[in-house]
Amino acid sequence: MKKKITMKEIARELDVSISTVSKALNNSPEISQDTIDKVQAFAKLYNYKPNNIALSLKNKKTKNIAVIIPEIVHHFFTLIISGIEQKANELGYNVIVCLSNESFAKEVINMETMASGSIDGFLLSLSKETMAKKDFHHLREVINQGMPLVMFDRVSDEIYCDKVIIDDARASYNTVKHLIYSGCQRIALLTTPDYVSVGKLRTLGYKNALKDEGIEIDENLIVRVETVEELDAKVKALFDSQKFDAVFGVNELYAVVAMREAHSRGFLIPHEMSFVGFSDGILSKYAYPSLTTVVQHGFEMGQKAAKMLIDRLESDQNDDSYKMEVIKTSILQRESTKPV
Amino acid sequence: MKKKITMKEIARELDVSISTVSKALNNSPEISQDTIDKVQAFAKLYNYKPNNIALSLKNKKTKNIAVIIPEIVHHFFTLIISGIEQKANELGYNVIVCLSNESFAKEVINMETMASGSIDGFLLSLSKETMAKKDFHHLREVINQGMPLVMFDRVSDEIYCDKVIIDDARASYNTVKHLIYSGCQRIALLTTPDYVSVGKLRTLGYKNALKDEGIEIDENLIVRVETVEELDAKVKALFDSQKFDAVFGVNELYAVVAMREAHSRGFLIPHEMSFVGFSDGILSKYAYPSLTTVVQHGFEMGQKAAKMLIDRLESDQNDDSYKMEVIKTSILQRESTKPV
DNA sequence: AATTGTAGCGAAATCGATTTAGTGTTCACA
DNA sequence: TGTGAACACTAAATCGATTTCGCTACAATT
Repeated sequence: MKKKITMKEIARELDVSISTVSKALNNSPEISQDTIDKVQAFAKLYNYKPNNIALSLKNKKTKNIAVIIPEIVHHFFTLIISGIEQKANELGYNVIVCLSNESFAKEVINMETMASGSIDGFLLSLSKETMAKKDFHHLREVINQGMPLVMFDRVSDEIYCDKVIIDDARASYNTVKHLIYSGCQRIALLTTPDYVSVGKLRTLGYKNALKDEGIEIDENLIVRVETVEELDAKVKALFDSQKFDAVFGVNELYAVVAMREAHSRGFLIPHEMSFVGFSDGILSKYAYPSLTTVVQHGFEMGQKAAKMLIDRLESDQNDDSYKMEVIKTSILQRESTKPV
Repeated sequence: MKKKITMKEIARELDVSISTVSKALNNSPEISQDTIDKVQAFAKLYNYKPNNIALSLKNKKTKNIAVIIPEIVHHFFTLIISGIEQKANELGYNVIVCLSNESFAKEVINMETMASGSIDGFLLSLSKETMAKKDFHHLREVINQGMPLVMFDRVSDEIYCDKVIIDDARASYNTVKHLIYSGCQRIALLTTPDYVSVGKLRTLGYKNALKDEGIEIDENLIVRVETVEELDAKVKALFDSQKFDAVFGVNELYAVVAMREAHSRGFLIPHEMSFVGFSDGILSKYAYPSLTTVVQHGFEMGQKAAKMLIDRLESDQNDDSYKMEVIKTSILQRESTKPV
């Protein structure tokens, strides 16, 4: 077994001091070219690699960043992680992924374990439970310790830190207008409870668009779905009790499930009923008919968030102002809506 | 800003030695109860947390494991990561996720950076490029350094290490038999090129099932898809040139795309044509009609792999024998196939 | 010949913990 | 009174690197 070699061993073998080895490997001008060559050749031969842990201890930098997300089995989040990973790697950082599973407790534990030296900064998207509780002491704590935090997608105004978000209200507003211009009049909304910030904002955008177009808001057309389990039932109830010519889902699953229901009830899509979802994923792409969606550009969001964090890590001055980046969305027109 | 406090500072404040602080915090019997109480109270007050990096350096253990996967925007892999993360956390480990993006070079770089101290062991699923090249020197290197490696899903016989796999050949065999028993005779196969181990094995299972049932293998019914881009075209070509009553896709995407094509060509599903996919994901679940699939139990696979790695990390004896775990698959009957 | 400069290298401190091997005091017992 | 054990604590080594400061030759300068 070819064990890892340390500077100490190189020093012993070549009969020089450890300091000399260190300087030689770093091409210090203090060291003669002869010695430098000798040391570097030996290091190469024995495949010497500096020990990251020792470096981290000395430099007080780990070159690791943590991402805490509610769950990973979710297309949008995997896109974000891909973006984070790509940008972080490009800038010389590794990514530690932590899952909160939408649990407040796990979010807190994750932050605490990570904060004790393992990483240089946090990327965080709040768990549902944390948003419902509005307890952010763990975020304040790491910020007070001087550890940078960048929040993305599911954020809170109560915390002062860099943020990257989708302009959900505007995206939703635009989408609903799009539906209206394509000829829809009674648009049902499938959304989440209001404590989920994105659900709230998308609902807001929906209402504003209707208002601006002079269409009355009918609360019966707004369905708030808490969990996936109750989705089917609530969708069926909507179809049973209301008449409408379009469904806007705040995520692709809601829209697709509604579309299936319409399908099995014999509605013609998109002529009798149109469908739009949020966050373009494989479901939308391969649904039948394929689903028109709001593209959130998760990859870019991940890249931006990672860049913001690393910028802050590498700028020495303590900038007190916090940035907020808004990622633009776009509408991807497919088969489930009529052309405008 | 409430800075992090170290043992040194506790020692200075309480006018004892660093050793005393360390022992007091660890409830050493060498230290008087008075001192223990005093130190622990002070530590709690100032929210002392041991520095992980220092501990790692001393203990030569990081309590981090790296997962290297080809890509993360993929339901099966996210399930595996969830499983890994759950089990690793349960056992006190953190998970560093690295993406190879199906690239050999990035796989190598990831392993090299991780191997220099950041982690205690590897979990790896090979990139397509690595499988095609059959160059595994980077794996041998970390193994020779004494760092445990567990491979999962996409593995290689050439490397001696613990492995967790799906019994792809058998799963495929069972699935094809299932189709035959449900009344299908001409079963098309949508698969990957043979250098992808899972594609090869699933193809093998398909052929064996046909043989065992006395059905002749028609190579025209076997379509090898290299990239997603060419998927649509190859599926269309299949429908144009061949007649068949079932399609078996080695992943859910292939099956769903084929099903869409059948749909738009007016075939009745499942009566005129049946469909089965591999790896149960959201696509299968929410396809229309919903897709019968082989469930691979990715979460369990992740858990098993993580457990195997950590077991090896925590057993001191150098066991030379390697384990291979096979995860059972099951068939989830939905609307795209006829009942057997 | 004495001083200064410099090239080349090494000793030791440092990062933040643990751990081994002492050190000094008190008390019991012969 | 002296020995030994028990107790409570400290000094120092250690993990693997970097970095500051200092030292020793030897050459150049005055």
